[in-house]
Order: sequence, then C-alpha cells, then structure tokens
Amino acid sequence: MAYWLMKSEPDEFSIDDLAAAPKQSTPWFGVRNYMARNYMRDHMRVGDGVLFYHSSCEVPGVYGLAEVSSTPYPDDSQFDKKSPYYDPKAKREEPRWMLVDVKLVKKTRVLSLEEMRTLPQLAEMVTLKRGNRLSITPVSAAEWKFITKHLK
DNA sequence: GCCAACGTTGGC
DNA sequence: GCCAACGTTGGC
Repeated sequence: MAYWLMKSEPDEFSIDDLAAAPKQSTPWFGVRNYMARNYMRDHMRVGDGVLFYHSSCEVPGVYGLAEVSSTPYPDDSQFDKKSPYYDPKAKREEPRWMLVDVKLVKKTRVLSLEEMRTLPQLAEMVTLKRGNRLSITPVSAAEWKFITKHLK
C-alpha cells in the first residue's frame, strides 16, 4: 500500500466534480510528464491512498481523500485530435501516456498549502520541496497517517 | 500578471 | 551527449 498526492486545477476538475462523477470515479487523464506517468503506470496499485489537491487556485491545498481504483491503461486523450492533451507522437499500438482511475473516498476540510508549510510533520513532503512542480508525488506512510488524523 | 524553477526539445 | 532556448507549472 502506497500513498500519493495528485494535483488538479479546480477550474479543470475539482473535488466536487469527482463527487458528482459516475461512481465518484474518474480517469486521471492529461498527465504529460514522464515521472508522473511512471508513478501511475509502474507504481500505483488499486487501493492506494490519494490526497486530492487543488492547485492554481485561490486556496491551494488538500481538499479530500481518494483512492486508486483501477490498474493502469492508456489515456484516451492522447489519441484525440480535438483534445488539448493530444499527442501526435502517440500511437494506439504504442500508447505513450498511461493513467489510472481515481475514486473519491471523502471530502475533508481544506488543508491549505499555507497550513501544510507550518506543520513540522510535513516538512519533508515531496510536494512541498522547493521547486517541485510534479502533479503526482509520493506521500510517506507517516505523512499519510498524520494528515488523515489531522483532518479528522 | 510575474517569475522562479524545472522539464523538454533540438541543433550541433 | 551537451546545453541553450523555450515552454510549463504553480505560488504569489
């Protein structure tokens, strides 16, 4: 069992969009970074814990808990010429971008980035490291435990 | 809107 | 394989 933080811009897809989705689940499409892709393709397992994070918004931070709800499969948007995520170099026979489904566990109170930065228990979080921009980052078991407890 | 930091691209 | 130029992310 592993844990992850996954960023989404709420203007694009928010925690409420996830709550309103069929089965409260969504394919995590649009990731176009190899390291983030590799986390989904090679390391995520069904049931892994996910911190659902809003970025590029008024109050960036964790807005809820989710979980990985599928094994990896090709991101369809890479083949869709009308999608902003279209990748002309991707082929059906050789997909370049893989994703997993993410399912809502529960909305929580907001754990803002500002608050996260004040918590010594979270000082080593990958996503808080200077210069980190990755949309998917690993979360340690200790960090996960602390955050889920802290949000109760 | 700014800009620091980083990833990717492509010429050599 | 290097690395400058460029594009993107994301907090502020």
